[in-house]
Amino acid sequence: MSKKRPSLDLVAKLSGVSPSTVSRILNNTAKVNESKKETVLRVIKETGFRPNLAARTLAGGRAMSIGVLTQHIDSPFYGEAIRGIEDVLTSEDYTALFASGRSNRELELERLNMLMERSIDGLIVLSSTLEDNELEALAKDLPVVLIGRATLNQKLTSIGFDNLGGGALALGHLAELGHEVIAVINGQDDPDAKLRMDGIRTESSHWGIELNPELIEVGEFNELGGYQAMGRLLDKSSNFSAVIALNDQMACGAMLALSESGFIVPDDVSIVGFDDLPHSAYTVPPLTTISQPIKRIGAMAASTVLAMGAGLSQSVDQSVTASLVVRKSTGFPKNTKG
Amino acid sequence: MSKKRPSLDLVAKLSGVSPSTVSRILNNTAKVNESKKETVLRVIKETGFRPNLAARTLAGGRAMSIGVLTQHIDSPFYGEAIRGIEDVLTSEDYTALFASGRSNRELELERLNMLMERSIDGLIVLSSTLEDNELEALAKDLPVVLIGRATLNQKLTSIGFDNLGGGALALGHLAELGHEVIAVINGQDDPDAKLRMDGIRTESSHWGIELNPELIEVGEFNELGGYQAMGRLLDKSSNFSAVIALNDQMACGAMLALSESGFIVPDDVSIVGFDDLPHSAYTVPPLTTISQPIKRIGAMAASTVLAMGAGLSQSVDQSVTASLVVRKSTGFPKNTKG
DNA sequence: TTACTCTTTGAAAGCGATTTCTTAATGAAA
DNA sequence: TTTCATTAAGAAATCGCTTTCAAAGAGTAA
Repeated sequence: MSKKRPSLDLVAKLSGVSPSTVSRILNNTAKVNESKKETVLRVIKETGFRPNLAARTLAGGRAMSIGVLTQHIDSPFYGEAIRGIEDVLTSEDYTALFASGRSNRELELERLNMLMERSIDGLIVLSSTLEDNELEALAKDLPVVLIGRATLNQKLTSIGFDNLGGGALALGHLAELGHEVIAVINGQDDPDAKLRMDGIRTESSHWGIELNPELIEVGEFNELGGYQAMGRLLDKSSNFSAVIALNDQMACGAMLALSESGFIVPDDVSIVGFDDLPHSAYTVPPLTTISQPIKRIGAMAASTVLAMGAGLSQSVDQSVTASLVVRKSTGFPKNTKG
Repeated sequence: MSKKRPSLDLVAKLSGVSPSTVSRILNNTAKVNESKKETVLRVIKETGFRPNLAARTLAGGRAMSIGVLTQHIDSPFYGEAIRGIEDVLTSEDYTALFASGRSNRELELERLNMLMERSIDGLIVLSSTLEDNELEALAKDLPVVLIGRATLNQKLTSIGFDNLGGGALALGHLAELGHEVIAVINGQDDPDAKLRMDGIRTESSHWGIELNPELIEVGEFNELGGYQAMGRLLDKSSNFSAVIALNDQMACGAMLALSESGFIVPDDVSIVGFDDLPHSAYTVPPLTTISQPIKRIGAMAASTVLAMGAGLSQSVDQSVTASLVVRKSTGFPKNTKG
């Protein structure tokens, strides 16, 4: 039989001090005599004592956990962010509690409830169906940090991508190569996507390139979405020499569609994606893409919630710059037009 | 300010019964008068009461959480399994607590400790550096289910893949197409991989095909590993007409290496992978692969831990059959030998 | 020396459930 | 009618920690 784990009371007894003192040492919540402190720490080590989390939580202490609300825990995109979050939290002895909403509002609320029930000390939200005012209400009760959600709400803290800059980078790259007719595969109704489009538009007007609305197709943010969108694009025209897909997964799908229709990437058409997923370096051909340091964003988010919890930081929005990763899916246009 | 959440005591008071009675109703732990039960349930609904998890845990009840120990929470391979686990647990009002060991024994033990600290009611292990006897010790204290870990230990419950059958399927498919010289990209030192190899070997002897040890390369279980292994393979010989990669990620890397060396898949060489990752349907060309119903395995694992926790199930190993998914990366060999 | 502040420490009261132990009530058996 | 077994429900102890409150001791100023 597994012998019961040592309790704080036991440690107190063995050290010849009161439980309060042990607690104070554990939480650094008051000054205690140095020699007692040493004794207690030694006893803790000897007994292998680790505070019971349920008790600690119940008594009003910290639960040492941060909720992470996401769409899909295995999302290739947020996967890196999740690692960043984990790294920081783990190193501070916190634990991430993941909950997936599956793009389903009902379920998401349910999961959120679950997190609250677990008395989380903070919340990180990676894209969600929740609205700003709902999040704002949450933020009154505990530190909340949003990732990758463009928000104008001043009361919410968010760590954002540089979508605008990323969009500009993508278009700029193609323009530099000499592309003039550029198609875009957009994601449907996503604030980040909207900003990426804005960046693309702004940059295109700098280059005097006109974006034909006919050549902007919308699809779901995954391989199938990109595949289908590219199919529709090809049905309409094959006049474009390059396409920007608003994320790497869509870009992959698009490349497959292109290849099936007999087009060679990048000889016939160039393609650039967004996100720089780990996998994107190994597509055939390797994908040129806009890289967002998403892992670092995750880490920043985690540090920020923790800091907010400690009262060290107020909601200060931060964002992180995008960079262009040139691989093999982009090249010069085949026939310089006209 | 957020008003305090209603407590069990409050519910008791409002319903005119004792806390004990409310608890009994909540946990179905004893018979109570039907009319009181109704009243209490009504009050619970009215007040929106939900039991405080910390208190419940501390008092010795269930923590309503199942630990999931994995290498990388965002693993493309286990992602699907994780979904299966989540589905089942959520529907039973349980929550999955994920912990990543990062292939690092030290860290993994630490994370395991964290899980135990949270008084989990059960544990699902998705591949780990822990040894059988360590897991066995754990299994004495709480329900433990292993996924995708070939174990001979009778005291451990595991839900396994049909690696043997999968290996046979892969080789059989290539043999049927007429391939006679087949290379293999193996993962390093993995029990599952070993079984897959066994399956491949057995099947190859059925077909009278001899596997040249020279044409078996080992690499890490990811795109880079596959890329490099294929590179080494090509350095030695280009005599093979097909290659089996022991997972899809390696297959992807291999396809890139092939393409970079000017070989066309499947015209010049056929390739088959393992796992059927969501992404594998969108590689160029789409990958022929051995599909393991990994999501279902996750679901089975979850049901099993829960059942074990309820004393309904004893350690019964289960496994699930593999199937061949034929896509575009395999075809007839170019030059029938001889 | 006396009085008063400041600091360190212990005692004890929760936190919100579960569960054991009693007690009261109900019904059956004698 | 009396007694005993059986149930339903309440009282109270408990889980292991945090935190308030009070007390004791140390240090300082008058």
